[in-house]
This record gives sequence, C-alpha cells and structure tokens, in this order.
Amino acid sequence: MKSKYKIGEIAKIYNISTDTLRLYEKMELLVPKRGENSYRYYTIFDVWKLNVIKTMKSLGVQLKDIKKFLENRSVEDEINLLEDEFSYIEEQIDDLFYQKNHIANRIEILKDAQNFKDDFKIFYKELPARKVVYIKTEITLDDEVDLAYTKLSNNVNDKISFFNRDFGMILSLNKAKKGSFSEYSKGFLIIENDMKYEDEISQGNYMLIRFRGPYSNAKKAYEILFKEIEEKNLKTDNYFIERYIVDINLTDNEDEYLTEIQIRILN
Amino acid sequence: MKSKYKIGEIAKIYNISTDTLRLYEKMELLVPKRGENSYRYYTIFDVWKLNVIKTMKSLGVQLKDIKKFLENRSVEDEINLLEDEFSYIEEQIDDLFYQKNHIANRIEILKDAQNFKDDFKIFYKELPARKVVYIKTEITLDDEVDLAYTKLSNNVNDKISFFNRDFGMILSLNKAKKGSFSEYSKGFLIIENDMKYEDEISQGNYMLIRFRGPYSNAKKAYEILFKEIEEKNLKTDNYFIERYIVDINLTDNEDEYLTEIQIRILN
DNA sequence: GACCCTCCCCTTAGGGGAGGGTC
DNA sequence: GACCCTCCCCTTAGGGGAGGGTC
Repeated sequence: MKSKYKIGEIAKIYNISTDTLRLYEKMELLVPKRGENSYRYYTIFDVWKLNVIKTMKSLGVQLKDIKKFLENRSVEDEINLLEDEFSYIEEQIDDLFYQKNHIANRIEILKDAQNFKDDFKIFYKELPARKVVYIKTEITLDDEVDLAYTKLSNNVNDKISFFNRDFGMILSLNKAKKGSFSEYSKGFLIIENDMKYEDEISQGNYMLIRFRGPYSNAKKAYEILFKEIEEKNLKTDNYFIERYIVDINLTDNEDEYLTEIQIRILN
Repeated sequence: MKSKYKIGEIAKIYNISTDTLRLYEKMELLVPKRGENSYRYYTIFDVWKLNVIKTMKSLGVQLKDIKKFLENRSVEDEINLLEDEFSYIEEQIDDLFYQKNHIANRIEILKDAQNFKDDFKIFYKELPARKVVYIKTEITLDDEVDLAYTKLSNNVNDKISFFNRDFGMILSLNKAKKGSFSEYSKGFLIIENDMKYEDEISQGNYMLIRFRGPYSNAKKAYEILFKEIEEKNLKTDNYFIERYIVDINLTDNEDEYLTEIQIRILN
C-alpha cells in the first residue's frame, strides 16, 4: 500500500493542476506533509479532504468558505449548505429561463428585420392590445430619447435591456402634419404580461409602414401615410406610433435601421 | 437640452459606479470627451454605447469581447451573438437541473441519516435492482478505498462527486465469518439510470442493519447478522454489501458515521 | 459640501514561466 | 528525462481609499 502520494500523482487522479494543489496549501486548505527533499507528500486523509473541496467548489462555494466549513463539519452543516445551494440553483434556473425567452424573442425580431423587403409599402394588420409604460418627461430631441428610455427601464425592471426592449414613441397627428417629426409627445416601452403597466395601446385594425435607413426617411413615410388616409378617406386615431426595430443600439450601419409607423383605423 | 453628462450623472442613471465608468475608459470601451477641468463629459452617443455594454455584460460577455463587438456591429453579428448565448444558456439550465436533483437526493439521504434511531436493529426490505460500476483494483486496506473511489468516479463522469455518490463495498461471507472485515473484494458505486453501468446488484428481499459510529462497530453488526441467519436458518447470497451513508467525507465527528450492511435472503 | 480628478493597492482561483534541485 | 521546488508576474471587473482640485 502506498501511504503517500506526490503532488503530480494527486493532480492526475483528481484531474486538477499541481498549481492548484500548491495554492490550496498556501491558503491552508490542504496542507500536505513534506519530505526531506521538501517534496509534498499527500496522505489518504488529504485525499478525503480533497474530495470535499472538489465537490464544494463544483457547488460554487468560495475557497475561504470551504476552509471554514472543513474546520468543523457535521451532517447538520452539510444539510444547511445543500439547502442554501438548492435555493440558489432554483433562482439561477428562473433567471436563465427569463433570459432564454427574451433572447428567443429578440432573435425572431432581428431575423424578421433582416428579411424585410417591403420598404415604404403600406400594409394593414390587426394588432392586439399592448401593455406599455410611458416615459414621463416630455421629450423634444432625438438625443434625449435613449436617455429617457434608460431612465425608464431602470425604474421598471433591472432586466429590461436594449436587447429585449420594444421601444417606441407616440407622435401627434397634428405635429406630423406640420412636419415636425422630432417633436414627440410620449415615449413608451412595451412590456411583458407579468409586469406592472401604465396603459394599453388599443387593439384594433392598424395601417402600418416600415422603412429602412436613417430616421430622416420618416418624412417620406409620413407623406405616403397621409396620402393613403386622404385618398381612402380613412378615420384614424389622432396619433402615430413609431417603433424602432433596428436602431443605433443594434448596428453601426444606418442603412440597416428599421423603423415602423403605425396608426389605428377607426372606420 | 443637456448635451453632456458628468460621470456621476451617468452612473446614477445606469446604476453603476463611477469606478466602472473610469475602467471602461481605461479599457477604451467607452471614452468620453474631457472638459478643460479634465472632467469626463458623456454625450448621448456614449449613452447608446453604454446601453449595449450593459446588455452584453448581462449576457456574460467579457469586456474585451464587447469592445471588439462594438467596433463593427451589424444585425448579423447581433443574431450570431444571441444564438451563441441561447445555446450557452440552455447548457447552463441542463447543468443546473442535474445538480438540483442530486442535491435534493443528497438532502433526503442526510435527513434520513440524521433521524435514524434503530442502531444495530435488523430490518427486512424489498430492494430494487441497482446499477453499479465496480472499482477494478483489489482493495485490501481501508485507506485505499477512497482513492480508488476517486479514480473510479473520474473515469465514469465528472459530475459524480462525493455529495451525490452512493458508494459501497462488497464483502464475501467467508471473509466476514473469519472476522476480516477490512479485506474487501470489490468496491462499487451506484449510478444513475442514464449512465453506463457494468453490473446490477440483484433486486430481492434483503436483511439490513445499520449502525452509527466508527467502522470498528462493524464487528458487532456482523455478529448480530450471523446470529439471525443461524437462528432463522436463512439461505443468503454469499456476500454482504456495505453502504457508507455518512462517513469521513461528510463529517468530522466519527459518532455521526452511519453504515448499512445488506444481505439478500434467498428462501 | 458635493462632486471630480489621479494614482495605488486589493480581491478570486489559478496559469505560465524562470531558474534550479531530485528520482 | 520526468518530476519537484520556489519565486514572480498576469488575468477579470471592478471596490476602496488617499490626497488634491472644482462647482
């Protein structure tokens, strides 16, 4: 029987590095005996300890906490540790599911945007009610939009980020008629079902148009919309909704920007 | 409109520290303009960038990779990033479920052990077949058991750790009769359904005994078992199975050790 | 007085050498 | 020649402070 093992042997069995073992010694987590040649010799007791260390590490416990734990172990302590770990893991799982959903949504939206072809082409669509929160401050300059958005999303939920955001602005019909497209009335953020919301954007039959490229293209889009409204003599809500599907948060290439304008048809 | 924001203002809006912003500047992730007073002044463009940074960080991307990413963003890149992130999250979720199950099992076993009262009391139980892998080497000394176990579990699966292990030894009836309790024939590890296994320990009607305290108590346990076998004239398998429910891997207190001996009854 | 600046040191869990001795 | 030893420096994403200037 071998009663002592050299550092390299232990390292091989446990599939860890000799550096790691030297670190554990330095931290007084696992201090082997030394030979006359100053080699480290590990006994079976050290091996047992290493089992514990390895497992606790896999549970995400920090080395200094492992050290404390090793100093006086009992079944009681073990159960407490495992129960803490259990709730921690459950939280992590919840978090990850949340993220997973959002990423999936975001991928869908982006692929949609990528495949979009019908620039400046009007289409009609039945849209469901959408729960929103508003940006409180009156926003008058494009530059302020994003900062306001950020302020808002910090208030609502830490997890909202630009990747999963669905952010837009509301523009009064009168202002749009006057051509003042950057004079917005309200910014909003479409939110999840399970979150607190302030208002709903009405369900209904919408007229929509999408365009690629910089926001300056909005002028052309609104002209097309106004023409359609006039020609077909449509009754509409008195405000437009702009959605920034692809914007500066997503790409450096202005040509990839994708903006959508919606207005509800009443007749 | 404010076209520039001081470091403290940005920090407040984004709920990050000014140190973090200074670090981002140092790493050339986000380099604000400077005033004559050498104050950092952030523009709305910096704010947009910070949105991206914050989101990518929440996805676990490293700062240096964020920097690369920011240098040339496109919808394409974004989709790739998100898809990578998606698979990564799925892996993590699988992992966590695996761990969660094991921890739950382990807690159950430990609580059971804690509540155990019937020291040295024989009981009978129908046990199902258990899938096992064997420790290859002939083990003759207690000290070697754990090292052999470790070698084994490294071979089988990285995730097996002492917390979720169910480890035991097989002791031939003849050797036990002679009182040589530390001369084992085989070590084994009970494994999950979804893993490769070498053998099954038979399903059947078992006689069991459990005892607390150091392994030296095994002598007494075997005496009780042999007495029962003789008195009731039982036909048994020709080997005992020892399970180390609580051992040195779990507690520093030998009095908390809990060992179980099983033998299958054939008549 | 609150805010900003520039150093500078510290943290986790090792990894990667250099330079030299041991089996 | 493979293995072991002791330094020593490096990594991530900041946090905490000292000492001094600015709004």
